[in-house]
Amino acid sequence: MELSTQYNPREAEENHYKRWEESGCFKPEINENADAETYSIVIPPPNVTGSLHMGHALQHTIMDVLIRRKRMLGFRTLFLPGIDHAGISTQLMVTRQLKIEENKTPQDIGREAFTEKVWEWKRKYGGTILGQMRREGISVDWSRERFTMDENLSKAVINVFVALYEEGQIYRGARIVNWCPQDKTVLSDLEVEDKEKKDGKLYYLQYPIKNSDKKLTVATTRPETMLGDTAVAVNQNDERFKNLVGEIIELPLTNREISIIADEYVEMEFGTGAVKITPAHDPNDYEMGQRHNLQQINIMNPDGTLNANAGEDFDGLDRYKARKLVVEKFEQLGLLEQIKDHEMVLPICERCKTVIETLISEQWWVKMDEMRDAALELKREKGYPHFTPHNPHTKVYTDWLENLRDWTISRQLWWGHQIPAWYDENGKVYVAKNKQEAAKKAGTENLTQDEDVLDTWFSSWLWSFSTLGWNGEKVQSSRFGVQSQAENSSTQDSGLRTQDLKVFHPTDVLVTARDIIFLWVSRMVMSSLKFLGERPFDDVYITGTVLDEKSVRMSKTKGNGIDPLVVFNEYGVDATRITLAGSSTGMDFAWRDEKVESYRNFANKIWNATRFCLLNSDGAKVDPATLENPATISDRWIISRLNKTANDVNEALDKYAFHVAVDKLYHFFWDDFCDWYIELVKDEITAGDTPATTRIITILEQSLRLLHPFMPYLTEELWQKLPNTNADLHNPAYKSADATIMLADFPTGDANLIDEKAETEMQLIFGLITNIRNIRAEMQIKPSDKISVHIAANDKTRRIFAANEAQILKLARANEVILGDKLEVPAASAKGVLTNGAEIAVPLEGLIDFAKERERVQNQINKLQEEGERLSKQLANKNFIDKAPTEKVDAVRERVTEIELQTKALKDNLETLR
RNA sequence: GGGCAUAUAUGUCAAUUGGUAGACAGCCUCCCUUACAAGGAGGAAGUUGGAGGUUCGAGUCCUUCUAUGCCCACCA
Repeated sequence: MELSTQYNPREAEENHYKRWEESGCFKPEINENADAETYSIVIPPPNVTGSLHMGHALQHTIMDVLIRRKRMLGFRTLFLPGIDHAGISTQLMVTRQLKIEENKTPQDIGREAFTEKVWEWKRKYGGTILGQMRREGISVDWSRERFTMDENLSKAVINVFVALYEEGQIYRGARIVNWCPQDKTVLSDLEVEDKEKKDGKLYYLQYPIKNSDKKLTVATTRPETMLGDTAVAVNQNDERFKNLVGEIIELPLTNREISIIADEYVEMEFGTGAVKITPAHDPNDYEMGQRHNLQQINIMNPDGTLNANAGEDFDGLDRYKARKLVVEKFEQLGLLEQIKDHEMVLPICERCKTVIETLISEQWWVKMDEMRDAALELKREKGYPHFTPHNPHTKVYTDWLENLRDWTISRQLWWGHQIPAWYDENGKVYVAKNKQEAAKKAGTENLTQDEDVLDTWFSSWLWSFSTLGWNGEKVQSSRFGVQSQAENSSTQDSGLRTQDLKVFHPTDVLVTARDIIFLWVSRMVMSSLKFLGERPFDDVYITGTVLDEKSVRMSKTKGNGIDPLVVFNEYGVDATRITLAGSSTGMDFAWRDEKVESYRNFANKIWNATRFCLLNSDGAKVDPATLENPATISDRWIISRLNKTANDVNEALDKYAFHVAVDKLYHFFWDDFCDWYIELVKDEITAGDTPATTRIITILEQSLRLLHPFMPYLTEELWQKLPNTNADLHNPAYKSADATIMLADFPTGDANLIDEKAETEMQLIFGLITNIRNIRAEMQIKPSDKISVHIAANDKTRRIFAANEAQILKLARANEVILGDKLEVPAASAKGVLTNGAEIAVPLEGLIDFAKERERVQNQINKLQEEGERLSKQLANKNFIDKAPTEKVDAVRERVTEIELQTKALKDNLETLR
């Protein structure tokens, strides 16, 4: 079979995904073993608005590596894909599109027409990201794909809402909230970001005191809110203002009088030490208002303009225009004391980046106390979920839970799950699964449904089980420790889906980025405990963030994002995947093209190693049995290395140490297999020695299996080309499936095939060859010039070298190896010494530059002596001998002996070079 | 204002429970040797951010300083 000399990723990528999918390899049902252990991951659903970014590629790769290995190990695996309706983002996108295309607002076309437009949008763009996921090669079960607004998932949302309401966990109430004037909706604390404003101003306004010509100056960053002031506060310990407490202020620009109150919240050092209090538009002022029973005056419309409460001059005016006008009027009145520069932090909407208003608004809330306690208890008592990396995520998670407050779940949007609450003519609320039931409760059909929808996360937090068929029809809320509802749920739903819940929940691991630990991870834990009485996942793997080349966070606004699709096209999906996995230590890491380039080269190396094996494969076939009976020391060595690598890879993946797994595979394949093993057995292979070719192809095939979770396309492409790769190589769970490396048994490393003796002996041979190559390079001996190699060594070493003479001759480019117990060579020889004291010499007959050779030998002596001195010093230290473990002391002694032997030999050599 | 993390070769990053620092890329020398020049062989390069401490032994543990980054928080 002829392969091109270069690997073409595109070809392999096009060849396999469809076949894998169509043959059912991605589905758990492919597993024929009824008793197989399960392993499941639900994908964090990307936003329907999004397109794939490097963070997705990283997370998806990690998940797919985990899933593919477990599948090959014979687990019944489920990797479930889906997308999120992403309420605010999506509504924002469609609103923008509507503006551009038809110059209309959502209100212009109405709720029904608008949501239909969003569905259209979803159908059109939702597919894009799914296509991108296919390109990544992730082995998700597309037959179980979910969308947060699917019928069954929506049922779950409604039923959960109703259940929590009936339990008194959900309530409606007016409180101070974050309000986005652009999106005209309330936002939870987690949907608000900070933005630094360096050119902020602090305005000093003078408030006249009644029956006095005195004025009290307050400092504010938001002068316009003074129109809603209902008090001025000072600190009770502030000598400057002590006697003003209780005085009345005539609030300028209004006809209102407000009083001066005392509150310890006021910091004397800041501003003037007197604070204007606007309970309806500032969270702190709100709290103070509660304490002092202050009036709340709402001066703001939902769109950020001021309302009639602000007074005639300001009614309908934009908040920034109002600010300007307030300042102007204060100036006219001679009450503007000064304006200072003031760096500050503004709260902005996470989605549209508009500056948030705080105002009082009636919203739906979920009490979090009980659910929070259950989540904390689960962590404390059972250790779930287990975070990797443990630091800092464990503490961040528990700290956040401990300070959790009630969750605002209503949103003034149209895109999402509409709140299942109806109002009668008197405004009395009825919460029910549908209008019919609400009508039953209300005793009237004359009901209007709440206009609002639920926070996107109110559906996402059910994701681990709503995707597996749970719809809450028979919701039975419970606390941690109570028997799982899943156990007896077979009657509530039909078919596979409920089965899925039983079989696959709790899932095994959640892989995600750290920015949604609060928004999503913690809430999933709480909802799963609440409604299933069990955890949603055992482990949480938090990936690092992919930064750009300059170690700066990628962002749309900065435009420094690296598009994974571009990288796929340039370097191939497999190279990208293994680069990401190899960089995944849990820390943030900078993207480097050089890195993916080197893994692109690695892919090419694998391709060419296979190409070499296939060029000489006549009559050979993949046959794992040949690994049981290695013939030569080099065979025993490579098989030992293979098994060690397999063992290390499994161990690393069990610990989510992806970079370790990649590193082991890379060096095993490139260094051990290609650079040494292929070279050692090359003659036999090219001579068509069938046992040798069978052996090398089998080792290659095992290597491809180990690499497969990281590089699925390349390994499948090559595996299919190997002779005799068939379903017999599959894990026993997949006996009747079509032959694919996806289902091959994943090597775990056989301890019986790990051969330390062979490894030590091969190290000796490699040391010899390297030493000779070093002499050749430094003495500038042409590659075409053959040399003779003299070796003085003990019996054992001589036997090893004698047994591998052919390989030594070839790899050292020598025409003879002369073994003895003493060197007998002319003075004009280049010399070296191996770690065990064996001496080598290469006669150079007049070619030698004595000065240069002396320098070379002296350098070696220097290095050894440096190390020797350090170690001798250690041995001279009585404390070291007494306190260090004996193995350690022995190891140092051994090394010192080695060094002495080597140094002595080198010094003797030096003598002969005079 | 609190909390956390990071600082290692020119660059990007590794280094299990403390045992004397590695990889990749780059750089230097040689080689188009019949798998691969996206390759092969050899080589140079680090007082592990600074200063103390614990220990026989510290990149690793403790204290402190410096720099950077992230998260949380209601400072007008």
